[in-house]
Amino acid sequence: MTNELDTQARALHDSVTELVKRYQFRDRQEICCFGISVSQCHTLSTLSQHGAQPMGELAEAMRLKVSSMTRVVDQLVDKKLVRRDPDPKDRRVCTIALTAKGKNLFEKIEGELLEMEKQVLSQVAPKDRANLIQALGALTEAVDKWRACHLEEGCC
Amino acid sequence: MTNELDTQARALHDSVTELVKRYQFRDRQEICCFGISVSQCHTLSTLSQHGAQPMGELAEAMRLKVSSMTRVVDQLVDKKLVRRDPDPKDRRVCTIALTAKGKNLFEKIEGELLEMEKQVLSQVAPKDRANLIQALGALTEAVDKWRACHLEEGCC
DNA sequence: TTATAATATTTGTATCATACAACTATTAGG
DNA sequence: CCTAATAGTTGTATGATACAAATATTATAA
Repeated sequence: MTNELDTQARALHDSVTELVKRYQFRDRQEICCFGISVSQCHTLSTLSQHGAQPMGELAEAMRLKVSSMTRVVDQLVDKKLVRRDPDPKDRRVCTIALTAKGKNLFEKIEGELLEMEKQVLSQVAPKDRANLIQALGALTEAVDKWRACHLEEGCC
Repeated sequence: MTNELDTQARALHDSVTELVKRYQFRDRQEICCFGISVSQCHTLSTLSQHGAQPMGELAEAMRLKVSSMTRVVDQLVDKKLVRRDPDPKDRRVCTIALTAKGKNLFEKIEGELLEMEKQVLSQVAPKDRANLIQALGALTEAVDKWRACHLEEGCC
């Protein structure tokens, strides 16, 4: 016997899976046109939102291991889109900051992505739009709450 | 002057970005516990949903190039989770099908993921759940409609 | 105060993800 | 029958991500 929660969980699972697949695909296709990779672009985005940050915090915001984060930052430094600023208080730390070039590029890409979101949103009935956005926020929040409950568990 | 659509597009962009990040992270963490990769698992999922398919169709459903799809199928064949069946009508074609082992494993993983979705959904107020699921479906549909309009354009 | 533990980051190494271009095998069309 | 189209695989390259080990620095404690 499957109850309503089971049915809804299945529907949620299917919907999210399809949605994630589409957005990953879009990002691969569109972001690459600007000469950087998806992960590189997400990093620029995180820095743009949260400001300059030490490696560890940046990794956490990106949900990556620090070692993985280092590699992405290396690529961005090569392209002069971010820089490592030494921390005068603690010489182990390096603060990662957007360069002007990085800021510019990111704004251009984000403009493009926002334009697409506008077009996607145009495909939704106007009366449903606010509701849609609200729902996405609620789901993200729910995921975070769930994660908080399961922090120390791990499945492996 | 930013109008309402601009504002909503921005909100949508931010919400989806965060949501996708969380689900990608979850998949990396959880699916790997079963000894297969995310892409491998998505392939099992697609085969489970749509049944056995030739390489080309499978690639399309997965939104991958055929060459990439071949690689993933190779990995799954090595693990005896899928098999390549020759097509008697056209010897160029190979139909990709789940093995019993693949079906079993996928059901186990899916059960685990569904359990998580249940727990996530429990974090949402019951009255909002149906609405949430409906909204996700609408967004996916909107993305598909948008993609259909832009098929031949390309940005590169 | 100095030996030890903790912290922040980088590097070595490995696997997976994905794509493009070139290639093989087979079928279809003129 | 020869040429063109199609389905799939392989060679090669780049990117994404992780774990474990190494490095450099700071904090702690006997």
